[in-house]
Amino acid sequence: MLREKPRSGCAINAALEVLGDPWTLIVLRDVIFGGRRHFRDLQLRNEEGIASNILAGRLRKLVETGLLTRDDATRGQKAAYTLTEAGIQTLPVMAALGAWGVQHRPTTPELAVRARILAEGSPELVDDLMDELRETHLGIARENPKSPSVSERMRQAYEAVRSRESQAG
Amino acid sequence: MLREKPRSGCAINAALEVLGDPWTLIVLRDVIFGGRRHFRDLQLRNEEGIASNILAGRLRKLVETGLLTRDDATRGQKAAYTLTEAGIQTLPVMAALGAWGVQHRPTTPELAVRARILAEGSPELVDDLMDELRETHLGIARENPKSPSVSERMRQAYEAVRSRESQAG
DNA sequence: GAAAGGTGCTTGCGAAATGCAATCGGACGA
DNA sequence: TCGTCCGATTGCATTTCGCAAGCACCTTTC
Repeated sequence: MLREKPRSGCAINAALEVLGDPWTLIVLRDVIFGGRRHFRDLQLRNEEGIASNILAGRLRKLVETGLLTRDDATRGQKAAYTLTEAGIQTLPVMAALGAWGVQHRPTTPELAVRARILAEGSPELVDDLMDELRETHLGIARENPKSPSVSERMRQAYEAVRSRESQAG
Repeated sequence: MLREKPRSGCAINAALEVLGDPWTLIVLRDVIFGGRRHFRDLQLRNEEGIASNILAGRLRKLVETGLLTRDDATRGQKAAYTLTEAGIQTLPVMAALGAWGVQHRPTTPELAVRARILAEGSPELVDDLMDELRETHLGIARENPKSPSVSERMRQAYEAVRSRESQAG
């Protein structure tokens, strides 16, 4: 799944060797924005319909490359995946991808609203969300917790678009 | 190569369906940072050793999705690829990926220097480089051309690291 | 004006990854 | 102890990757 030797020493290539496939960032997105930390949750609630073997492979790769950790639970137990600092720091990549996607590809309003919030509020908003993730996943308390939190603002914006859509449609 | 229907309406997914594979962003990187606009140039000078069929497929896909245009030259003639506005706007994604790669993956100093310059000078520097690309590829003159240009600064930084390296042995 | 070399690709083929459905062994609750 | 949930694994058909070779067309050279 992951090459032993990098194709080159370029930083962009180095990032792509870990993140550059059609599924890795999707899984990471669900952990970061969806707050999902269990296998079943990541599979069944995934928008794109990821297959279980693909998900299993990606989770293994993400743990290998140090973007996630997995608490050691034996087979059959509820295992939780946790973001590492390296995983949290993929957030600017997500924000940039989302901003590009909203502008240049077709998207649905409900799902695009998060990307728009991140793109318009960046970069302070991205930093705030990273701090939130550090608190949730790494147990590092925030210095200046803001209210409402970024994730709460995103959830509210998502609901607002949904209700507006359902009235219109 | 490209799906007809998106897997979902999510902006991040939409971006990944175009950019989320191991080669597309590598090709785009060589066009943006390497200034390469011809097939042979993109193939033979590529750091990662891209195969010609892979390159041909990616160039076709990039034209289809509107990130590049190709001047209509028949087979055997020198065809040039040109960035579109959508292609130019992948630069923030590149910068974010490069910044992550430098911090979290092994890289060589010569090739990482570009990513470091972009990460430290962002976001004004990224905007300047996008304006340079608009001038080179779209023929849109810059309002306030700075000297030295961003690409020139990058080239100089690359050379500086190289000579430092060769002295050190 | 024929030969040599450069242009952007295409083809063939073995290896690997993807995508889908079914299944599995352990833990847990009743 | 039975049924259900858990995180996966297995089998298999299809697609993509990655490498080497070749191809059609153009330009340059002598």
